[in-house]
Amino acid sequence: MSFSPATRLRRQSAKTAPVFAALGDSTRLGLIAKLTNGAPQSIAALCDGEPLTWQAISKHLRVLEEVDLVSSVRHGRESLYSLNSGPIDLARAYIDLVSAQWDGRIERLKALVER
Amino acid sequence: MSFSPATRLRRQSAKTAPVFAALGDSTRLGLIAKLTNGAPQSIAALCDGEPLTWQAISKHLRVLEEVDLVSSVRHGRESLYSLNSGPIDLARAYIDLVSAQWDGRIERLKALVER
DNA sequence: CAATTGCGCAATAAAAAGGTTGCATGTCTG
DNA sequence: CAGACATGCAACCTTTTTATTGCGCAATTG
Repeated sequence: MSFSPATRLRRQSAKTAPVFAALGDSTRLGLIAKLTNGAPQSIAALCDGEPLTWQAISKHLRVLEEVDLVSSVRHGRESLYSLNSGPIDLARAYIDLVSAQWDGRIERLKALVER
Repeated sequence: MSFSPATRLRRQSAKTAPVFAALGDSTRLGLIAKLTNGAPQSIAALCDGEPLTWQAISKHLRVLEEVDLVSSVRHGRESLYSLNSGPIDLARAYIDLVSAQWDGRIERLKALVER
């Protein structure tokens, strides 16, 4: 079966909202930015420059991990965090759907008026 | 002057985080989905199907309006809400930057190891 | 092996988010 | 004009979020 874009949007909302919520904090976005630098990084490394305690940073990382935006691996005494692409693709797909709808809104408005 | 992608990401974080935060709620995502349908819609119309009071919906709309994801115009006794593309493009740009970094991470890792 | 480093976990505490109810007001409609 | 409708505004409550401090412990290091 096939669904209209609007319907697909609504069905995706529940899955995607938590990802957006995790992205909705400048500290966490900053952490993600750092994690794009390549190698997995420890909490201590990720704390560098942030005006927060490492515990706070650790909590933020756990928030990101809960929606699978990052993964952590224990390596000796440190936890190494790295970025996952899955949820990012999900968020991008949602935004693309909205944008696509946005781009078509003029035509739909015309169709609505002409009906 | 030109900046590295990672630097641009960090500079954009403060501006983009509030937009993601506004998107980080399934009710609000649902409202956005409805607003992609074309014509501007009243609060009453947007309440249709939602299991919340119109006051709650109104609050959600104000959250979206604060980050300019929607605009409202008074028309007689109703407030008509419509979608804005600006913040959506902003969010998309951020995600695209992260994705681009993600796609280049293998090369950067290699470069890091070879150094 | 003593000291340091890197973290996990728990207890608070303060602030923000999400919803509801109640009341007031301007706008249509019959 | 009376009544229904669509909202705005405010008070209030509950839950979640964000951040801190304090304690404990395994892994490293000199």
